Amino acid sequence: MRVSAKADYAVRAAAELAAVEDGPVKGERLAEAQDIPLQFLEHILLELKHAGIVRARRGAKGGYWLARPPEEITIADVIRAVEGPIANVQSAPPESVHYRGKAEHLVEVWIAVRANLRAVLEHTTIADVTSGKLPKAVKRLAASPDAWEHR
Amino acid sequence: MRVSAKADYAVRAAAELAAVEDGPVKGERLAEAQDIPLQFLEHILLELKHAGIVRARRGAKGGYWLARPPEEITIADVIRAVEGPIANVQSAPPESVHYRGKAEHLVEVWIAVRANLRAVLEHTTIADVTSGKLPKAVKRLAASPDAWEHR
DNA sequence: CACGCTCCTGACGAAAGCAGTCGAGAAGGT
DNA sequence: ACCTTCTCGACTGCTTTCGTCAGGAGCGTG
Repeated sequence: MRVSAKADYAVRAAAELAAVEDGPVKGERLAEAQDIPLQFLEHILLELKHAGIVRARRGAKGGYWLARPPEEITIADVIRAVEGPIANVQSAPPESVHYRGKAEHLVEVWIAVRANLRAVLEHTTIADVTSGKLPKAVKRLAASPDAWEHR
Repeated sequence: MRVSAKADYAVRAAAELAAVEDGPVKGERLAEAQDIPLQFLEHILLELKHAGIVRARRGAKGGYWLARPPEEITIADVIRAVEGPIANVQSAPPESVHYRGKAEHLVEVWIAVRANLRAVLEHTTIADVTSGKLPKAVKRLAASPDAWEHR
């Protein structure tokens, strides 16, 4: 139930990339813009590249850019690229766990949790983040004052 | 974004406790019913006790029981008792992180994620799990076939 | 009151994951 | 040639996870 530094960095880097329309952006510039350790960031960008989210060129004038338009890249895509599956129970996907006794219906709860996570992460795109124009459902969730309370 | 073994065990033990109306239940019996390592389970039950969710008595005829009616204990209560806050980004609560540059609106996304997690976990009670009568909203989420798909 | 039962608690430990750092190399531009 | 920038594996130190172990403290019964 936590967002790792890696996932956080990955989304932030992607958001920064989405804001640049022309040409490749150096890793160093991304690192500075988002205050991320450069060498760690390059590992992350490499994973994003392997997942086909980012492309890169080396050498002078090299750098990174998004492989697809940012409206077609969801936050879920980015997180899955660097972290794998979004919701696990005990390192296994929820639909594969088997409960006995009085806990049988717990599996439905975990499935519902995952569905609600996906509802936000698969419908918010990188373009939404950079522009601040989040999907209506997400805006509504974030607008409620007690969503901001700690507990 | 994952449910730890500890949290899973805690909820399952609570569900098992909710099904017993009379008298204390031994840790050993809970461990067997849910196939949880006994000594690990006792640590967990101790934490649940400290959180005021469970009560216990030692000695012959001793055991554990729920401190409140299971309809008044939510899954969120149990998870918080053993794991602390439910949703963090980089070990800090989402409302306290500060983003710069093009990632500014990301904080609203994390808040929305947490709100949607809470929507399930704070409205499903231990009694709901043991009876299988989950809240309508949760049932609806779990009913969709593609909520069960892996991705 | 002694004894057995059961919970209570802290200490310990192996393994994995997290958050980076380092250094060498490969590809690209000029 | 030469500098720039990405590529990639290895390594490190720290924390978390998932337990086990041993001893003690409280409770009930004969």
